[in-house]
Amino acid sequence: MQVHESLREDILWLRIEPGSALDEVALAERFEVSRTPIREALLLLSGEGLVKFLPNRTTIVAPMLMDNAGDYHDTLLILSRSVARTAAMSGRADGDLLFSHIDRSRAAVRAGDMESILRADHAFLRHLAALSGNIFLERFIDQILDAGVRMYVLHYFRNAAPDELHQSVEQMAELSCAILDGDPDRSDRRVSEMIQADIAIIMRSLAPRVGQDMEMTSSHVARPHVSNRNGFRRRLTRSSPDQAIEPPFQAEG
Amino acid sequence: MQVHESLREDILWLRIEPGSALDEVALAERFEVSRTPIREALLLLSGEGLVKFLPNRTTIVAPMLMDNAGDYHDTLLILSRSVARTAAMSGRADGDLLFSHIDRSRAAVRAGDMESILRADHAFLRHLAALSGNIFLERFIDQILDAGVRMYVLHYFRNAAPDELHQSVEQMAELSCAILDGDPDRSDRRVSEMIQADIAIIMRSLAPRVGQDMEMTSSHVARPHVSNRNGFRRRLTRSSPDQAIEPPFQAEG
DNA sequence: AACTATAATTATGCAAACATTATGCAATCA
DNA sequence: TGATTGCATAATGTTTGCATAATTATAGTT
Repeated sequence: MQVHESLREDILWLRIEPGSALDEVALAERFEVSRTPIREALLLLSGEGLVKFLPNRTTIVAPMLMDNAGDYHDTLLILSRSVARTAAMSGRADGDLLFSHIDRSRAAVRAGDMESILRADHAFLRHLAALSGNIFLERFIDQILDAGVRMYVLHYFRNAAPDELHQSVEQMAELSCAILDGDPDRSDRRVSEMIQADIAIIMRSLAPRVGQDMEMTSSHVARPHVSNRNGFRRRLTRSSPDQAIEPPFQAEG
Repeated sequence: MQVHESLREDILWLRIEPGSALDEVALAERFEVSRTPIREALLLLSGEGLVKFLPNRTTIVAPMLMDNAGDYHDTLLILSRSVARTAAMSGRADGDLLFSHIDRSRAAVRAGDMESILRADHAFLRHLAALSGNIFLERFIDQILDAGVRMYVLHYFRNAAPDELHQSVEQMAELSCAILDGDPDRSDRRVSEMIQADIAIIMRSLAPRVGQDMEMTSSHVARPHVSNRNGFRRRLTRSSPDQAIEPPFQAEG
């Protein structure tokens, strides 16, 4: 479905702010269809955890929960290791295909195109999942990668040095060799290194660099009351018990 | 949503035959609502992989693919081990809660109520996932358990001896002890044993006991042509390249 | 001036009607 | 007699409209 894919991309790549309301009539006008196909897309997205229906009120883009960064990496690591091991044992790996992925990744790094880098990385992992032939691993890898896109857009690319990006590609290449050799243990180690290098970058971004030891009273963290339509959205995200992050849309735009 | 949950239960517990068509107007009459809420439920179910939309034709209950039994167990094992380890390390385990699950399971086994046994098993694993505190593991455990319900209904309960069911409960208890002790390695071993015992039962059911060495010509496997509405459904499931199983509905009903 | 209550507006949830597509049957032609 | 084409029927996909619930604005009161 057209609307579904389009909205999904908008949400994943942070073209729509997490926590913001998705007005059905506005979307209907934008996509030039009636409200029904819009609702269908929103239903699908809610199943993927990308939007959240507030009954009889509105639908919001699911807040990005930075509390879950650790969960995300734990789970991505487990799934990736399983996929790498299974792909290595499958004997179905095709060197040309694997290295075409790496070429794409290398080109993206050279061009410095962050979106392409992430897309290439994900395409590579999805390819490994397909090689594994395990439909559940495929499905879960799909889901976890999608869940991480927004975090990576915000925290990876702002903190990854060019060296680290190049190194990541070389790790991909080494992993590919291990898989082509049919060596599950080496594949396991390689993919672990690869993922853990990414984790280190994200964690460096999440760790606060300013304000750790800064003395502070409640007045320092109080915010001016934002009224009207923005006030509505703020309340929705802030009321969450999790640490819902606010991407710096206002600050930048 | 009422319709969604109800349909989901019907599909999972094989009250609706895999591969059968879901007529929207018939469902609308059954649930005494219009087609719109029916379609919403079907959309949600398609996101969960339980139904499949055939564009401009109909919606069918997703065929159960027995080819995936191996994938299922591989993935369940990985996820369960991760969950058990994390739950053990969390230190949040509550003995009373854990053993209330085990009591429920034991009661279900004593009563010989197969549906209750499976529900209790799943509730136990979901509880461990909640203990792990990892929202991704929770989500994936949910999904994989749902995906396996139909297979277990068909293949586990028909082939599990009472002894094996009792033993499964004791394994649950040992796992619970390991988790309460905060021992991730022992929890890992215990949950692996538990899952692998289940696998053995399923595999025993899937392995053919008759017909391995039976001499056969093509006429022995030809089936009478089933015309009209049943013929339609047959084609849908049989055309799948996977081994779509046909639960013995006709044979029993 | 601030707070409360009521009214109006806006958006969602559902239903019914319309349009489009595919299937099945029948009729005609080879 | 068999196959192909056209029509009818049935089910899906979409639109439109209405009813309900929630939020906001306004007016009145303290």
